[in-house]
Order: sequence, then structure tokens, then C-alpha cells
Amino acid sequence: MRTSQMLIPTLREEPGEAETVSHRLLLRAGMIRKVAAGIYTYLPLGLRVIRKVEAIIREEMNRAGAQELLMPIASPAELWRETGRWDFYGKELLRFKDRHERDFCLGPTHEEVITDLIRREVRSYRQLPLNCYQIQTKFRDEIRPRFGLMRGREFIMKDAYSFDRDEAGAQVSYQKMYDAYQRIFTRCGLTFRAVEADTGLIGGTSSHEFMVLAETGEETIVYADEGAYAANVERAEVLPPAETAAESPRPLRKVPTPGVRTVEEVTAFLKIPPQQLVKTLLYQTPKELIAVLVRGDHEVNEIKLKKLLGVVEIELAAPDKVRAATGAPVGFAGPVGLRGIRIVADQSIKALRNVVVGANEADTHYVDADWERDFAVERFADLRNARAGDPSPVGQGQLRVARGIEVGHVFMLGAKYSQSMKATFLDPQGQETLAVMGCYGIGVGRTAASAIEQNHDAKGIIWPAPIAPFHIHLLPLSQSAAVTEATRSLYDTLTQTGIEVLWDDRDERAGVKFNDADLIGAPYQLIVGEKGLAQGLVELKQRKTGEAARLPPNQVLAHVQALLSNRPIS
RNA sequence: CGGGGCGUAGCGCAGCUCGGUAGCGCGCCUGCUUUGGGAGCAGGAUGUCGCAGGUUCAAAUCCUGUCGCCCCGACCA
Repeated sequence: MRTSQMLIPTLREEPGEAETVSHRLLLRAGMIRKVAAGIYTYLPLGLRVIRKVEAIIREEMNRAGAQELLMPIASPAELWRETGRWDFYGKELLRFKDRHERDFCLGPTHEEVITDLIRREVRSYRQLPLNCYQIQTKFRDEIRPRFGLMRGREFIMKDAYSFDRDEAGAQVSYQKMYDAYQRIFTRCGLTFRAVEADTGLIGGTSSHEFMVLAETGEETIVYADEGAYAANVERAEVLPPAETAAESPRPLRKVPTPGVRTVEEVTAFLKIPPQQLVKTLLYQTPKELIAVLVRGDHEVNEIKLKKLLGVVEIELAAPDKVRAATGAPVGFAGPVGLRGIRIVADQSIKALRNVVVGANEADTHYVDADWERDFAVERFADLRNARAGDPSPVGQGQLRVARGIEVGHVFMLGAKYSQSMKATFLDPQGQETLAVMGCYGIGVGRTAASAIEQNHDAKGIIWPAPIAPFHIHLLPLSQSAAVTEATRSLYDTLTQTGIEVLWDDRDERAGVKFNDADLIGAPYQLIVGEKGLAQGLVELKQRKTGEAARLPPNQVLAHVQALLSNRPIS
């Protein structure tokens, strides 16, 4: 392609609205433009990258035995009502009515639609297993879209759904997808890690997320420094405390703590370590107000809490409710003498003696409280976030913490959807049986954006070759006949062998071309200049290293082919 | 949903406090020169100042409303 024939509006200046590297560079390199919050147009260059990622996904999905189909973006409410998700999905589901006043929504995911299809068309165990996927636009009306393609409202996703005769078959399907994902992200040139994950709104029994490791990631993951354990912190288990504090209980005392409410303030004021403090957090569930106890240096894991309580919504109680329930302003809630409110506690509390807690009285705390003697914990459970230094929940080692971008997620769904939607088939005995499902997503745009987060420098993007919009950026540095002729000849030679070349045929100065090329980030730049040509040489430069080879034009093709075949080219 | 901020030329911004002529840089157009890392000189074009209403002789500027966008928060008392 010639630059003059492509819409590549590069920006010299930083776009004001962009925060993360990938967002900034995608805008600057002329790959995306915003249409509305979280909604983007993919410009020709950006679309080429998207298509590259899609092509890799297609190849690997097909190789894993999945078959492609395409479902609609809009779907009728009745399907969502069947599974209960019309109500359960909340505001993220963008709803609208058609001219007949019938309810529809834009699909944020497609379990309902695919399950509806399969229940109609699959009757016999002979038709299973089946794995169908699509690459299609999704819409989720996110609370706060951000970071360009990282968290859009409209985005391209590959979603696959497997249907099996039984649990064992579903395991096989799941593993195939897991393996395919490993290949896909490896081919995309990403450094990533699969971690155990929570199943969230999709539901199901178990899942893994594929996390691209990056500081800007929105997810926190923990992994063991020995062994293979890795999990999203939402999900990571924490082992019960090894031993109980050896000290013997001291009498409960009430102490004045004027204006001292945060953990930092209380521990500083009383000169105690945060491990000796027990925080009392009041949570509002749809049913009730509940008190949750965690150690002063720990964080409540709300997902674990929701599961323990069997509720889907939970939020910290508003200050006025805290006051009404405890009789004290926020900051002084405590389990001692707390009436009419159930108390659950993180398991670490069990190992503590002589702790500091709020006294449900303004400017007052208790010291030397004891859970066995002074208050009634209804249940102890793992309710906190894992953190660096915790022992690995399986095997040896300690946990470390890293940030990740979730680019893929695989779920074992079990019979959740087949049951609510009655997707059944007849087994060999003629028994009606529920299909066992799995579902598997990949964020296509997010994958491209993560590649930028991991591969860039001050000048711009450095695409991994397999997903680069072009392999070679061809840069003639003058408009002279000799240079143009040499450029054209190189372009033809390379293009004829299937190498993708972006030919910067603009009448621009060398500096402008170099800067745009660095910004756009093709892995190689082929530079044809007057001086070099006079010596019969052109320059082949690696974007990543800046390393340049000067060679005669007739050696360029062989060189490029060698360079490109070193990498997993699609 | 709460808090904060911003909407002025294609992009980045100033002007608003204290009402009166709409400005700067980049980009764009023309010409000449220049030509291996975002050129120089000269000339030029471009604005419903987000939108609607109000105050005023007069509004980018003040007031009200509204829409859009961005940031932080919506989890640790």
C-alpha cells in the first residue's frame, strides 16, 4: 500500500484525552478515533492490526476443532428472561425497544442466543461435542469506559461456546480451548499468564483468565514464586493462619481515641501494629446489614464475601446507616456489643488475641478484646484478599503480586444455561440429558492494545511482526527518479512474495517519514536514500533495536524473508 | 451514582477573574529555497467560542438550564 492512498492521520502532538500508552499511541499513529465514550472507529491501519489478531484466532480456533458462525448483535429480551439475566445483568446491558415496543438488547455476550440455537438443532448425543465461535462486536454499557481499546463499551470479541455430552467431555473441550489460547497469545507476541479466576456475571463452575502482564493492567494477580499457582486476586485463596497468638487474654478495656478513626490513625495513636487491630466493616446486602471483621492490615475481598453470604449485590453501608446501626460515626464500629447484626470474620481473626476494635461509641475503642470472650462471630471464613508474602495455597512458596490485562477468559459453565434454557439431547439410552457447556472469550482490540503496552518506546509502537499492520515500512527519502525507481522495484519484489509493505510515497522530509514510521511501528523499515543508492546500497532497519543493515537492493528480499521467518508469521 | 475538571480553528492550548476588536503553536493552502530524524522565508484560508435560554447598549467572558467528554471515587472506616 502507498501511504498517499491510505487514511493515516498521525498526530504530532499528544491527544489530550489519552492516558495509557496504548490509547495514546493508537490515536497518534492514526489507528483509532473516538466516536463517543468507549466507542471507536478503527481506521485502516488499526483495522489491519485487528484483522491480524482475528486471523490468528481463527486459525487456532479452527485447529482446535471449533467452527465459526455469526450471531446477531441485537437479541430479544425473551431469551434473556429465560436465564434471568434480563434482570441480573443490570445497567451494563444496553436495552431498547423496537417499533412494536418489544424489548431488545445489544449482546454483551451470547450464551442465550447460542444455547437457543443449539437446543433447537441438537437432539442427539451423536451431534456432540460441538464448539461454535464467532468474532463479533459486543456492547457492554460500562460504568466508566477508559484507556481506549482497553475498556470500551463497544468492542470486538471472539466468543466460543462448547456443548458436550457430559462433564468429562466438557473438560476436554475446556482444555482444548485453554491450549488454543496459549498458542494464540504466544503467536501475538505477548508475555502473558493464565490464572485461576472468578466467574463473575457469566457464572459457571471454574475458569481461567489469560493475563497480559503490564503495569497498566486493571487486574491484580498473585502467583507463587515456586510452582505453578497463579490466580486473580479476586479469587486467590488464603490459607487459614498457621498458629494462634501465644499471649494470654487480658481484661477488656475501653480507651478514648478522640478523632481517631482510620487504621493508620488508630495504630499510630495506640502505638500498636495494624495486625493487632480488627476493622469492622458494615456491608449492606439486599437482605440486611452485616458486620465483617478483618485484620487492620488486610482488605476485604467482596467477591468472597458475596459468595459466603449467597448474595449478588453488596456495598459498604452509607455513613448514616453505620451511625444508625452502631450508634457511632464511621470509624468507631466494633463487634463488641453490636446488637441485631450478624458478624462474620476473616479466618485470620481467629488467631488473634487482645485486639483493638471500635467501641460503637464516638471517639472510643476497646483494647484487649477477644473474639471468644467478648463478641459473637457467626462464621469465620476466607474473606480477605491474598497479598504478597502469603503462603501459596497449593504447595510451596510465597505469593507475589503483579498487574495484568485480561485478554482472554475460559469458563466451565456446566449446565447453568442448558438447564435454564432446556438445552437437552437424547443420550444412547434415549434419556433426555442436559448439555454441559463451556464458554471462551478473547478481547480482540484489547489484545492489540496490550501488545502496545508491552512493545513500545518513546518514539512509538513496536509491533510484534505477526500482528503488525505491515511487515515493512518502505521509506524513499527523496523524489528523485533513481530513488523512486529503486523503491518501486523493491516494493514490487517484496509484495509479490506476500510481504506486506507500506510505501511512504509522500513528498515529505526524511525526518517526518522516520518519525511517522517509528510511531506506526512496523517491525522493519527499508530506507532508500540518494547517498546510499549512489553506492548501490539501501538500509534495512529493525524498529525494535534500531539496528541497520546496508545492503544492495537485490539482497533485500532474502534478508527480509530470513528476518520474518524467524518469527511465528501467520 | 458521588466528587472534580474541561468543551474556543483539524490537533494542542491561551483569552473568561475585571463584558466591548477571537488569539498563539502545530497542521492546512500558494510560491521560492531546502531535502538522512518532525525545514526556512514570504503570503494565505479556516471559528454557529458545545447547545438553549436569560441579564446587558454589548456575552467566549456573568447567570440558569442542558448535552458531551475527561479524571478520581463508587472497596478497607
